[in-house]
Amino acid sequence: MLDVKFIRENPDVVRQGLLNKNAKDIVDEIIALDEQRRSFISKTEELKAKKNQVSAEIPKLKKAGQDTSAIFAEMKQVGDEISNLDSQLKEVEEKIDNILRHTPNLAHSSVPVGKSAEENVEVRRWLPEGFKFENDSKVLDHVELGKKLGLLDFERGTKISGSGFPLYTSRGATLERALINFMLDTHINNHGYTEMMPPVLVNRDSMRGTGQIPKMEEDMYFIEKDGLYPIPTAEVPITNIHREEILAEKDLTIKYVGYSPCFRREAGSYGKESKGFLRVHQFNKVEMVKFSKPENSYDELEAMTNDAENILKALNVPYRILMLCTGDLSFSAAKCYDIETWSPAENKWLEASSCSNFEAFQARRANIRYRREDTKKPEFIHTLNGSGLATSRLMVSILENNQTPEGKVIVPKVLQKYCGFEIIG
RNA sequence: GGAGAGAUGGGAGAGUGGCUGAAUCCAACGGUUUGCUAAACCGUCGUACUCUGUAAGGGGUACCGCGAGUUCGAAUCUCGCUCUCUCCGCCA
Repeated sequence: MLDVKFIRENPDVVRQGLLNKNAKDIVDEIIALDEQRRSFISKTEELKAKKNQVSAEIPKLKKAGQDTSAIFAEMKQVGDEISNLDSQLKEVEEKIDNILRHTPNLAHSSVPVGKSAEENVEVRRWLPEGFKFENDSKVLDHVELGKKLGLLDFERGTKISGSGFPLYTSRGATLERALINFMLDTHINNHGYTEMMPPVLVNRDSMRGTGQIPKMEEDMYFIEKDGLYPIPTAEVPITNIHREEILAEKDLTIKYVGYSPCFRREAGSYGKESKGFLRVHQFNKVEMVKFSKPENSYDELEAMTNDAENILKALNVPYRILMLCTGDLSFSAAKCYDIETWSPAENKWLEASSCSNFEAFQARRANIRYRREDTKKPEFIHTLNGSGLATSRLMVSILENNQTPEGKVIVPKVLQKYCGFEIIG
């Protein structure tokens, strides 16, 4: 959520920022509503001050045996006026809140301005030694490989739940579990994260806190009977760990990592992009979440992106880093790097991770603050998160990039001790 | 699922209609004292919004789980909701 005071004081910055993000200009509307709001506040508070003052006099008058009926009548009227003003105030505040909840975050100044994904900027790429984009032998895609080697059974997954619910079988399941454990261990032991295993069903307040609601509500599963949402990412429960809290400056930066299954309805998306693992309703992801002081958050974003990259380097998976342009940035993000891994069968890059700095956008919604040691004042914290990484897309790259001409798959070295086997097939 | 009890500041815990933004204790922070530690003593010690001031600051309002109601006046009374705890049942 954007800060009303910031909008009031920097209308042109916000206007341009919203334009860059392909969002509706709400500046004038907010400023007008905010003026109304403050005028109601000063009127109502004036009356309340009067009411409190008179109320304090009443016991004294009563004690002195004076008649208070005239005062009672007057105060009754004041009370009515107050509740009238209060309800008007509430109405205005709800309007403001509603607009701001639907208004995206502004991009950081280092983000390239652009309309759509075509204007994202490739920052760097990393390719394993001897890697070639062209392949001499025929490359099987992950669906064919998974079927041939008995690792994945999309048909039975569909029977059990519906399309987009993959079933991992035998060594496919083991490989998946190995991958999750390897990523968690790396982040815990090499990158300094603390592991969290959060609930995967969360309440509405949590979904609101990280910004999935109200904007993305249609993409979420919802269990009506209990008012709970299956999480679309562990970002939601892990960021909400500190909702409504004031953290100590000395504890920052807080770095959490957690594995969870992720559930997405992906309403309205089917066709070519939905083959196999490319778009599924349930997938596994290891997520990194940081709570940072504002002045450090962009360094933390770089570090977090590197943490995700280290996983891919260790797995010997070719990848590239994109800096998203303003128009392609998600609702809550101020800056975001996408990490894409190479799929030789699809002959294209696939998004496997997204590392974002939300600055104070989520913190303001979720009311997550920290107390500065010098000023002692609470201030909104900056939140960041990044996939470290999503296994489904990663599995595509691992299977396809490590296949032998005979159609076997060599397990990446770092996963071998987790798997207990070195080659599949 | 059934029965009961409860929700007050960082924690414990008073407070049953005006003198309570909230006693007291603990923790924390600053200071005095001290060879060091401890103790003792003094002080500070919620958050948000708003007005005012260049600022330091000052004024006002709201908040005792959440929401509504009664009243001139609500932490205190009434209703609804949420959550927590205890007991019973069921259960991985």
